[in-house]
Amino acid sequence: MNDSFVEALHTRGYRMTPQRWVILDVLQNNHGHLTPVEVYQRARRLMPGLTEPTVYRTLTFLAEQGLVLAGHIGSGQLVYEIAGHDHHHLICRSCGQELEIDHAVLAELYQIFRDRTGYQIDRMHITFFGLCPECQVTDET
Amino acid sequence: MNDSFVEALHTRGYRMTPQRWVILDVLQNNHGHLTPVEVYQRARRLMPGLTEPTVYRTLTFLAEQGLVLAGHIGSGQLVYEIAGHDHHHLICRSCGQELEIDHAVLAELYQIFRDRTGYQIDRMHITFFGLCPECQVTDET
DNA sequence: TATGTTATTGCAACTTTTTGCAATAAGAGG
DNA sequence: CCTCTTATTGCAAAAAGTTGCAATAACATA
Repeated sequence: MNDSFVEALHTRGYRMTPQRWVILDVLQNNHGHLTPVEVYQRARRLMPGLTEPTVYRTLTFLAEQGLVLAGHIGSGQLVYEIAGHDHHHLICRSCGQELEIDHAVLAELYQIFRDRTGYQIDRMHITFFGLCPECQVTDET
Repeated sequence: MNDSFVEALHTRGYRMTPQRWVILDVLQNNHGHLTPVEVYQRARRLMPGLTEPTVYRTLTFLAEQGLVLAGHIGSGQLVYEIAGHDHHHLICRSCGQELEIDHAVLAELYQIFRDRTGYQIDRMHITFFGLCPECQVTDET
């Protein structure tokens, strides 16, 4: 399973390493997204010698290669998850509840961008912030 | 000029302080967005005693209050700008070139979110990452 | 299977950002 | 104008994230 990871790297001249395996493993065995610190803590249990700089660099690298997705959950912190289905997030600013939005919903928007500006949007998934139905009633921020 | 800031805070039970004035002033006298460190450096010239924690807390606070906009420019770093016209950003992943997108383009999308999920999107402006026309030709990342 | 190239890691130091708490001061009310 | 409440700041320490560089190890090639 997942020779595809090795292949994806090799065809671009990069190498597979135990560190990368462990980090990919952590992300695969997790639903939802993890912060770098969370990845570090979990990966470290599987590989005690692992260091923070390696985790940060690996996550950035894997995101560039498209093997993992980087995203924002507010407050400037990046979170990561294994790249699988294309989706985006809708997060309630008040209660924190999250919803996945299938990429198809944004496809049309991306086409508009393309037509108007020539920009081709890709890769990083987007997080939208707002108020969920419940919090719209409760919270009047 | 800008008693509106004072009023916006007072009506919600918050206070205007010299620190907040200075930070708002820095953001107003700048085109485009600034990182917290940039805000700190500039604001400090106007108010030498100002400290980093205050800058970070003030920026977060002002963004929550809607007086400034927080946004991402990739790499997990938050940047800030004074809240004026509603817009979003389109950034080229390759050359870094930026484009403003008027909010009207996203209004329809927001309505779709509203219809499908009940979520009301608001506040934080969105940054989309992609490749600009030139880099689509040059760069094959 | 051994060898050479160079991508990748770990270490150490540094920058950026966050947090708890006591001291301060904004501004409402008398 | 003074007083009181409490929002806000500064300080100190910690946590999170980054960078330069020498040592290591993946893996292509022979």
